[in-house]
Amino acid sequence: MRVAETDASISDSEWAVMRIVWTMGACSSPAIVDQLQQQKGWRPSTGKTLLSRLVKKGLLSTRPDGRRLIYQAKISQTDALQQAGREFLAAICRKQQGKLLADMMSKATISQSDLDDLVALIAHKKQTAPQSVACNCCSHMN
Amino acid sequence: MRVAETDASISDSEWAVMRIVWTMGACSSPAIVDQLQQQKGWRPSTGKTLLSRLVKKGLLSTRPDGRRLIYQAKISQTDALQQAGREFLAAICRKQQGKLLADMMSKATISQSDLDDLVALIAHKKQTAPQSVACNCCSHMN
DNA sequence: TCTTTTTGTTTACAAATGTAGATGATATGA
DNA sequence: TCATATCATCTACATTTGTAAACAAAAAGA
Repeated sequence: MRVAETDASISDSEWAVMRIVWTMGACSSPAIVDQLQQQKGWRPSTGKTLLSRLVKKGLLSTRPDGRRLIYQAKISQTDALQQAGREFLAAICRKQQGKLLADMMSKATISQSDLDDLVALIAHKKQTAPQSVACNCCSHMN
Repeated sequence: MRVAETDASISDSEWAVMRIVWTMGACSSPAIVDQLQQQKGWRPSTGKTLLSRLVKKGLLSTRPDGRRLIYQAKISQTDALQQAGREFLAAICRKQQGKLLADMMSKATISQSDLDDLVALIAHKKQTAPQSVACNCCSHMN
């Protein structure tokens, strides 16, 4: 995914690092490296490399704490997720979006309250939803 | 995204090609190259390279038609999309999935009938949905 | 103080990706 | 039949990504 403000893209491995920082909040590199070791089996060097790249890309900021560095996310998880979600949708056929979202929803674990929100959202969308959605994959084809 | 049967991953550029093939069905390379030229501004060579890579990855098959090649998708769009959607969800915090799907739905254009399906799906999910969903980003953290 | 241990910074390096030119074979129109 | 346009295949090449070792500075324990 590509991040607006910074215009840097987040690779899959980097995303794993961001998740940890988002969850743990400001935290030291050893803590992050540890998590990566456990979750992904990555050597410490690997974690450090990813952290550096994310700093260079402007997605993480650092602040020294004695000899070590404290990392912090410069973009909120919500913003990043929404951008990623929109990019994902933008890359696929518009006609397929509805069914795809249905499949994703069926696979996702969603809380009661989030489901309630979804119901309200859908009810609202229904008011202006089109009868059918056309494929937008090819130019001048129909 | 990574495709099960073939175990090859589809890059962003390649995905653009697949979309065209899925939409146009079996079609000649010039036709595809043309679309890519229009949609993406890619030189013919670029389109051809992508086509070759997709064939090598086992995502497209070819059949000769005179001097040219007819390309055809070896994986259905639906399967590919569902896999991509699941991978996408797998890469993000479980706790955020509900809200993210809501954001995506709010941005997507969805037909009346797909919305109806969504309503039914949600109603069904509500019966077993948890009160809350925990973050699954870090090991032994709570 | 001297040796380990930590931790940040450099360098490494293969594979994947984005993007495309060069070449060679083959139709095709003149 | 000869020049020309078409394709398919090969080669190219910079960047990004995944994964990590090497090195250096500094702190901590002996």
